Amino acid sequence: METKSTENPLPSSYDPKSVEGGWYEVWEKSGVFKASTSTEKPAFCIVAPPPNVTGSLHMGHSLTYTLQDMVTRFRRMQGYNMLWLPGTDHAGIATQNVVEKELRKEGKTRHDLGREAFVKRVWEWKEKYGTIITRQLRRLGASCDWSRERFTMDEGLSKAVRRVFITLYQEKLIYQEYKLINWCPRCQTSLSDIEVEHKAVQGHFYHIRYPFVHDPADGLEVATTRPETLLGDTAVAVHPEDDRYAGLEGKSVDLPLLHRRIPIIMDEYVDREFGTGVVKITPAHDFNDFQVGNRHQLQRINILNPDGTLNENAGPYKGLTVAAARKKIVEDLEAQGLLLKVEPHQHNVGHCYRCGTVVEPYYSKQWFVRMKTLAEAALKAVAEGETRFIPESWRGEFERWLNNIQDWCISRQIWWGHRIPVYTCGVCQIQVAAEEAPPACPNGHRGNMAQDPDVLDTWFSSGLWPFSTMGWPEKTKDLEIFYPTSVMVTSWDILFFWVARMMMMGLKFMGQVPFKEVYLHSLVADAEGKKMSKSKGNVVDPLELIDQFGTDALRFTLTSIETKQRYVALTNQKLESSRNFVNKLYNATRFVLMGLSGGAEFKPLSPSDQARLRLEDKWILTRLSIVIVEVTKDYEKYRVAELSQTLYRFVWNEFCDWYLECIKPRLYAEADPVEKGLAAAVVVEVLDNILRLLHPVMPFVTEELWHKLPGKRESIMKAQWPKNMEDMADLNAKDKFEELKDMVTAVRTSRSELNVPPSAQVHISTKDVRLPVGSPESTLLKTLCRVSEITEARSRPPKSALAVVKGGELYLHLEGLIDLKAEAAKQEKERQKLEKYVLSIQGKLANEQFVQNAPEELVEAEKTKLQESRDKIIRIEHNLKFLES
RNA sequence: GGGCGAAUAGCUCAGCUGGUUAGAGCACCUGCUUUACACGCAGGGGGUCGUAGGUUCGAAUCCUACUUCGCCCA
Repeated sequence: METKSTENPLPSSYDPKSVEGGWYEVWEKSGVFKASTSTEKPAFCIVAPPPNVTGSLHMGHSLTYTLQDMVTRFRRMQGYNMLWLPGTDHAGIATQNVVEKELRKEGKTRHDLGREAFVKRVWEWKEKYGTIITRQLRRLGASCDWSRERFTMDEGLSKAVRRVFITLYQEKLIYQEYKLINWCPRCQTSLSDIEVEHKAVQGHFYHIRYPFVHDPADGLEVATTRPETLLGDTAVAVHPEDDRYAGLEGKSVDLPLLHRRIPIIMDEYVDREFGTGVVKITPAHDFNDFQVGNRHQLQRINILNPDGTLNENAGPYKGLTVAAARKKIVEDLEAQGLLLKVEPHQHNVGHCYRCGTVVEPYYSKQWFVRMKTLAEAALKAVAEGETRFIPESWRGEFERWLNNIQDWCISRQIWWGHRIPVYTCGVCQIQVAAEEAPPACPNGHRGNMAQDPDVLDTWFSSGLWPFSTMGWPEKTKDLEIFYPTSVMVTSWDILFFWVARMMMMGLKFMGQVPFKEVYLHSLVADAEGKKMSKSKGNVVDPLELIDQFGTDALRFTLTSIETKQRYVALTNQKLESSRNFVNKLYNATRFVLMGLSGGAEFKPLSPSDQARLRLEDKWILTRLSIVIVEVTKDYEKYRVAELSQTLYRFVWNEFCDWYLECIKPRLYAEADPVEKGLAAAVVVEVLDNILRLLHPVMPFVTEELWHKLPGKRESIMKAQWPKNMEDMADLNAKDKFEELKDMVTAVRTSRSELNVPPSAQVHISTKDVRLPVGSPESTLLKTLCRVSEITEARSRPPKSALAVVKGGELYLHLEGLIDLKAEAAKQEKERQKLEKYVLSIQGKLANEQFVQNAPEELVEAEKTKLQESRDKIIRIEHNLKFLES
């Protein structure tokens, strides 16, 4: 394949711009992102949640796209025919709002342009700005199959929308009806129930007297939080068993201000405990009152215009906004002595999820989807395990919502979106749902068919996304291969908006669930754990972070905090730590390459080398084999933070801190080319695997470094996922090396605590330790802790410090350097620590139940540990006596 | 009112199906131009895992109740 030039030598610290730049273009051109329709490989498919065309990359996209790209690259390397299908959403209200805002700057409204010109203008806007987000996703490294990119208003997808609508309409699952719906006066459209956000607002409870018609001096005390709705009252209600109001049935009250006579009705909906036990009934402006009104055949008086001002039914208050009317009405009531009291009161108020305006319940004719049967199918599929939730706990949330589902209001009174494919005959009013404008109505009236003016809820088309993007309603090869998709990766906040609707639509129209797994990941919050929002001003721009830390560091940060919590905090500290990690990996590679250059020709590790491997080689290869198994499982199970952490620790704390330190002398031993070649072969083998394991998370730096390693190399994207290396694993060698590590640490601790100058070379002697003088292990000890000489001793040499290790003792010959007090204190500390430990094990072993019930290996392990610790204590005590004498 | 999530080191958080001397990063203390990396190296201090019960031979982990914080739905 064509590649970026990787000839230049590596500078001494990692520079994300020069490392990351260029790779994306190479990848995209090479065609590795493309899924195949003619292959034997098993399919794996992710359909990407389409960002709004109006959008620009925010932290939420960064996380979700990093996670999807991670899965995509991982599965591709595992040998799957991977399809990651991208696209954008027309985002009806949001996009229309953006373009209207632009128009406002020109002093115009959409009505000045007219529908057709306005929609044209939105399309122009989309052509101009709609690619911003997809360009930014490329910057993040997203390896989507752009050849299959879709937009929800593409002709094909629009056709799918019409087909679905018409089918549901014909099956009577879509219907049109006058109902009370949520209305946003600013967007001037209806909203579905879940598009309303309820927020607690500090308001007031207004107590108003409604005088009796039969006794105007007396009346009922009604409490309300929205006094202006009084204008639409058509009754007041009390509980039928409320003794306070017995005998009032059939009587009426005089509606204040408007002086309409309205009945007192009895309804069990009224809560006797709450307020005065009297409720005003406004069927056209309150959901509960609407129900009551239906039960009592009350008149529905709409007092609002679509823009939220009061209409002619408001009499003298006509033209005022709700807020102004409330103020005026309260004043007027007070002037008439009808306002009894005002109390502060906190209550929930619905707000438009797009613009934040207070939403009004509004009586109007809208289109609805009947949800019950669709929801039942989705519930059944989940119950039968056809779709699995990750984390599992979201399943309950999903089921609760579907079990209580209300019909979905799908019509929107805006212009940008899929227009409802229903035509009404201007002559006979007959309605027809059709893909295209019919020339005549079924009754034969020609040229009079008018299309419904409304458009569909954006989420209606999103609900079809997993199959509409693959060409449905045509029978396509993509659908055949990739549907149902493998996993839906998205954040939990759109579980109802999107995931649930896709489930229902997928089952209804494809007969199968749209995805086998739903992985609901976290939401990224700011460093204080607060949700990011424009109004709070705490939004972090991922592109700035990419400039500052690099894409790989950002991606690694996101994966290491993705712990399936609801919110995860993004901190600079974490970003710095990730950047340092990328730098560490980069420098480790640089070091390995420096060791390789100038020597004999590089030969990769082969099974025949196994007999000649040193202890540290066996250890690192064994650890690698364990890490491969762990990390592969973590990738498969979306344990993202875990795999990031495992790799971080393996690379930094094992590979760099120990293995590279161990092989330094071998790699630089020009005199022994065979030994050097072996060390080189092992270190390259391990690094090669590390790069592949990290590639799904850090695509750029791993690709760059991959090409620097010896051997002819194609893109790492085409490399195979690391295989289990059981043949290379040697658990005995691993244990033995870990013992050696303990010895090294013990010597270092002694040196440090006894203030031995770091540069001083020290003579060590050993007692009862398996560390043959002159063995490779003893050489390692020498290199790793600045030891000049190792000898064997029968007893503790004078003026020496002690390090007790498993099975034996190490003595540091310190000549005049030793501080006896410090030495005694150090050993006393060590002794106390061990005694505490011994006590806890003794407790366990003294417990017969434990010995009987616990697994045998565990009991054995405890016994061994007890013995080892006791041995150490004896040695320390012996030496403490020695120090005293 | 119903439901969900969180509570572990000074801070931010890991800890998957119950068994490790409870871990990491940052911060802190001591020392270091050691054949890549000071975006580094070595060593160290710091936690009765929110509270109270229970199950178990064994609980940070499972169960119950409670407290505090956050979120969703009505």
